[in-house]
Amino acid sequence: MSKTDHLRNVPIFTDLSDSDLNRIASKMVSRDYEKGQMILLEESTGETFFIMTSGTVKVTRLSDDGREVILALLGESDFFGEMSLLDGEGRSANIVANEDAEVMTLSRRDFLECLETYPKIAISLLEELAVRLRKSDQQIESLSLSDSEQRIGITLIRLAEERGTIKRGDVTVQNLPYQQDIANMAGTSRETVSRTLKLLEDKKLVKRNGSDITIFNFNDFRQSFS
Amino acid sequence: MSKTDHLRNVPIFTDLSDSDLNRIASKMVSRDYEKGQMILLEESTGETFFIMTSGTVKVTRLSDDGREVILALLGESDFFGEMSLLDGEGRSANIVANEDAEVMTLSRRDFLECLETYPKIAISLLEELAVRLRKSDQQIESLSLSDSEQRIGITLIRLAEERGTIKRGDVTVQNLPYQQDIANMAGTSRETVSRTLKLLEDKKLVKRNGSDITIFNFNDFRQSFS
DNA sequence: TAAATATTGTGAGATTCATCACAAACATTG
DNA sequence: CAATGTTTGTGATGAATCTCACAATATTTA
Repeated sequence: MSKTDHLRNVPIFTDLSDSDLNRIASKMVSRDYEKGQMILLEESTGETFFIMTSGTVKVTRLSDDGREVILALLGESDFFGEMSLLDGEGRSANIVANEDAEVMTLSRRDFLECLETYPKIAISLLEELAVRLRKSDQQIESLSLSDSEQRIGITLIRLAEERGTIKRGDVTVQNLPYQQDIANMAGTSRETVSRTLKLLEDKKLVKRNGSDITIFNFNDFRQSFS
Repeated sequence: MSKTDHLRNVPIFTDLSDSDLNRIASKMVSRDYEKGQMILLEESTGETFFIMTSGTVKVTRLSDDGREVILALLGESDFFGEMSLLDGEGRSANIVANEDAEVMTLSRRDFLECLETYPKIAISLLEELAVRLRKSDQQIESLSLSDSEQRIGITLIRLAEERGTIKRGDVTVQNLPYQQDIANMAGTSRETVSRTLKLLEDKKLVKRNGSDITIFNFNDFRQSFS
């Protein structure tokens, strides 16, 4: 797939014409990362905008003693790095390749020029940030008010919505993240994830099969955990 | 103070000329709210953009059983309502007047027209949302990793940064919110806030005086709770 | 395939905190 | 200034869940 084709799949660029897409694509540079490699380090100032073309990365924050919170998992056509380009602050998060990943990059200057030249991109980006902020608010609520079972349920829903496949009302997520990563997304411990997944299975709400999980009656499931 | 003067103080409008400000101000309508009054209700679709001219409001989410999470306290020159104008989703939060409050409003149509007409507003708004997203991420981290003392400390820091006055390295916040509200900001219980404030005072990190609180050596304080 | 490594499962004890139940202090109002 | 309502303080208790320790699987590597 060409750079231009990749761009077309990115929500904030969908409104643009082919020639505009080509112009932007010509300024982008591809980069590859191996599993586990750090793509962006907390505290460094942001100079680059990234669009993913393949693989997955995780967006994390680390505490002094090394515990990690996963803020998001990103995959093909997701983007990152725009935050510190926008507000000039240092990075607020680390980005690590979760599996081998390929990205396209745009320099700070070219990115900001894009925003000025194509107001539609700015508005699409506003929408995207609004969506993210909304998700963050939901997560803050859930961390504040819910017990660990709820939080893990909500985390499964997030995963299902991003990477699940539907079949007769059931949603299957293949290649569920490690329990430690789920714990870091849900703000709980690895052991609690293990016990809770078993519990959900006992309740016949989900079925596990190796590293895959199927959520039965996804709409009901979502309902009961919202 | 005239509407135009108010607008000038709002970060996203600072780049505009006086005549542009006047044009926008002429489309805005003032509204007053009494303490405790609901300004925006969750689930309703957003049709209005709000800029505060006086008073304070709290942005909250409520669980079914009535427990509340405070996502933000807003004061003069802060704005809200833009989220659902941007992504078209229903409101994600409730807004309640915390004390008598005065706002200016702009209709959905006029707001979106502003964004198209003045790309600078869109870019400023992007910066603002980036800042908020960063704060949300910090809060998610703190809810995930910190114990209640830390979370309450961090909440005090947020309050101090927004409404505190500095004097020789110490920061005083007058009119601290009720302990119940602090609890709802920090994701803990009212009783724990009471006990923890006492603890911080015993440790000589803060001094309380009625509804005021002084944080000694604010920079050290912030350091030790980040 | 055996060995080594990584991931998951599970019991038991320790710990943090929410909750309940009042008492005390403070503020508001007739 | 009673008296009524609000907010804060504090002990006791129990539930949720983190942590530690190790066993059981699964996966990768030699």
